[in-house]
Amino acid sequence: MAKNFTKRSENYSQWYNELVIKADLAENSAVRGCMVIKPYGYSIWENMQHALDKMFKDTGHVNAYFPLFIPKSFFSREASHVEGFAKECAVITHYRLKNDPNGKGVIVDPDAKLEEELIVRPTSETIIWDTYKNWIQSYRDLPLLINQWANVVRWEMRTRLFLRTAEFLWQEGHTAHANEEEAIIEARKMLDVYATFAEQFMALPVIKGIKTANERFAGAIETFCIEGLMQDGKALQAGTSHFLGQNFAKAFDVKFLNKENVQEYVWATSWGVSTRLVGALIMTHSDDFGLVLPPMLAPIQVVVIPIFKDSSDLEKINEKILPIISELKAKGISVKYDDRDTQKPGWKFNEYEFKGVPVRIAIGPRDLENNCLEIARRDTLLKETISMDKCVEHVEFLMKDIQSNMYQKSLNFRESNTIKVDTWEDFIAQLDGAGGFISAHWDGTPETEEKIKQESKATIRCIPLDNPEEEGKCILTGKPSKQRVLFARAY
RNA sequence: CGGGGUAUAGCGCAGUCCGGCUAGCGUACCUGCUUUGGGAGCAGGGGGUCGCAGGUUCGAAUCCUGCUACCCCGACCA
Repeated sequence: MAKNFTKRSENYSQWYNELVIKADLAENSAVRGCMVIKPYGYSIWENMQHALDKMFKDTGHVNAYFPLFIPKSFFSREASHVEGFAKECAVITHYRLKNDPNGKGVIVDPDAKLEEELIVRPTSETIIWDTYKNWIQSYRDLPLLINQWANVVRWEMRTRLFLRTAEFLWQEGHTAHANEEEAIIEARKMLDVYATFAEQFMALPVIKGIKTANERFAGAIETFCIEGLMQDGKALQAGTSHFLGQNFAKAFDVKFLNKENVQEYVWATSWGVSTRLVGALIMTHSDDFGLVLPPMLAPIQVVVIPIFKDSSDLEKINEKILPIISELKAKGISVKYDDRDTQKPGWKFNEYEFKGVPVRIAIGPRDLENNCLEIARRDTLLKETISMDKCVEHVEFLMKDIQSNMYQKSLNFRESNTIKVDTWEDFIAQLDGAGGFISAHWDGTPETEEKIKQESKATIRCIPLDNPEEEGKCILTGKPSKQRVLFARAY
């Protein structure tokens, strides 16, 4: 089995980091807080993109692209928005370098100062709404349903591969609607898209909910989110969808003439998921032997490893295995045939194991004699020998079975790590112990929420949708509460 | 921005306290032979201005001064 991994139980962060690097997904770059996404890691992101993009299009959205740079003044138009992002913006002040007159290298040319600084977008609401102003005149122009695939920059103090990098890749949807109800439906619809994606593709069960005022997106009226639970008992916000009301429309003066010939401000939403999902995928399923990827997103779904001593052995294997590989590919399964003679079989087994390839097929002289193959599945690490003519059928079965097994396993984990707590002592004990989602009463005030955060480092992850009403007492203040909310320590 | 640490081969590290011959180890890399069903063995080989700048000294990876970068713990966050 693979060696040199830190065990999850010993140091979760270190385990995660080693995993990302050893599985060849990404590495820290020379630029502070940024990462280089390597081809294998990028393939996972591409698979996510394809699936999401299709879902966006199926719900009537189209893609567009807006500038990376945003004039500083745009930010001052929506007060709470600037407050939310001001502390983490990269600012462009100059547009030219020149040779250092006193010696080596280059310096910023002081004569090339920009009249107005540009902000490298931390999110695109401002520039998009400034643009939408010109696109929207009539109710006939609505709804406007646009998505953008882009990179954004947030100058975070502390960064982690995939989970929090200074630059990250994401998609951001920005929609404009003629009325409030339609916008809220849109925000909810996209939340459902995200939840479906997480569950069906990532095999990651998520809780759909509403953020409290403290945790709400800067400039939003309501923030919906999906929250996942990682194996160390910490929560991860996997996606958000915001109902923006008319805040941005008013700030950027985006009005339309309705059917009654009356000017109205449009109603808006925005929603996004990022490369953080790759981090979520890794943390949700991986084990001490490496990555475990769900078949729906794995760049390589099946790896085939021939076991041979010389080229005549390989030829005999090829004769049997190449038709099977063609058949698998014809079924739309992504297969890698690793017939390199530069690495030994054991080396390859380990390699693909920590890269998380869902299914591994090994075939050698022994199998040729018996007309069979060895098939190993990554999720359970079980191996079985099956006859060659059953191979394709069995692989097809495994693709579905591994996917659903991974989902079920994560769901069981979340359910056994979600508990109701009614006292402050139990609350703290649970957080310091196994962690997980804690369902508890809260008096509903931002002050109490803040105090709980200060004293326990736990935040309200969300108020789950369809949350049942229940009389109770706030775990901190003892004041009356009408419902439980979901607490956790989070990434 | 506060507190702590690190900087020596692609990666991971020892050596620094107490200055001294040609700067070492693991791994990775290259060559050859033997190997190949869970990270092979042996032999040989290449790769370093010891973070940068100055100082002390016959002599500095090691001591002194200044700088820079990165990491960890907090505050901030998807």
